[in-house]
Amino acid sequence: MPELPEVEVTRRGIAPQLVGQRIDTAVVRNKNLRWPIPAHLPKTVAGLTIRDVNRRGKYLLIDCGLGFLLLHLGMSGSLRLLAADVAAQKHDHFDLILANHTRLRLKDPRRFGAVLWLPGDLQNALQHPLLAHLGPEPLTAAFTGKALHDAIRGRKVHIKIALMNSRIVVGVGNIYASEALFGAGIHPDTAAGKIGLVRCEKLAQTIKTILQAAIQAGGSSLRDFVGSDGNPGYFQQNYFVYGRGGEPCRKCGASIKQITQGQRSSFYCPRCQR
DNA sequence: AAAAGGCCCTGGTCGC
DNA sequence: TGCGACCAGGGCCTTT
Repeated sequence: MPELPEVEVTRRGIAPQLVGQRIDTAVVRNKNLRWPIPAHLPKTVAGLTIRDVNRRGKYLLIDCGLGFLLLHLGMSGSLRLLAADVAAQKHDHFDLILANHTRLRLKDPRRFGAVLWLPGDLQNALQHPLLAHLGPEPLTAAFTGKALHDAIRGRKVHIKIALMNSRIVVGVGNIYASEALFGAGIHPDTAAGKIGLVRCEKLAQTIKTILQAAIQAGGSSLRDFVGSDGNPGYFQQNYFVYGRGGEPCRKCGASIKQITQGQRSSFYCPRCQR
């Protein structure tokens, strides 16, 4: 699954090749992603020059001067830069055609991703409904234990669920939520509001460390993520708990437990996490 | 307001 | 070999 690290790795991969390039047009082969790709998009982007490639949470924002091309990879999306003559394959739903005879191609088998146009400057774009209510970026100074503590004050929701709530903090998906809670020694079904400031500090720090490490590693898991250079953008990480139900804890040897929270799998060590 | 559940979608896996 | 059931999961939406 593209989680924040994969999106950031993708951003870093494509940005140097995109910035400064002029857009010829765009090709929409299948507009039926999470939301329809706007019909006006090919004409809207034609002739614009890419200024920058930004990221907000798991959204990529390609700065085209007059507006932003918003891309989301959903859970199976990947972006690649290709020569103009590379034939589209199944699930290659969208191409951004550059004047230098290359194209940015979105492949997304499950079509949970998105391609939208956000007009105006960055201030404007960030007011879009999809972005306006997002919580802090975990890798910035804005995300602190105190900020996390404040955000979950009084909440009875399980902390695992809370970590995956983008209004509380962006970019923490199912894998890293489990991993971070293991790192912080917190049981995933702890009521979020019951976690004290000290443990929140530890949790926030753990999230930063884990995400940063995953970015360094070049992304993380999942079989259908492909990096911008066409090579697998991940390598099998040695997760502490994720996907390891029934296997021994790497720290204490206890059997890793798997439970369902919010219709999603959570993994934890019953001895290390309280 | 918060919490819980539904839903979108395809590919891989498993049991029969 | 074929086929149906089931699972994975981001995140918005609806219901409670």
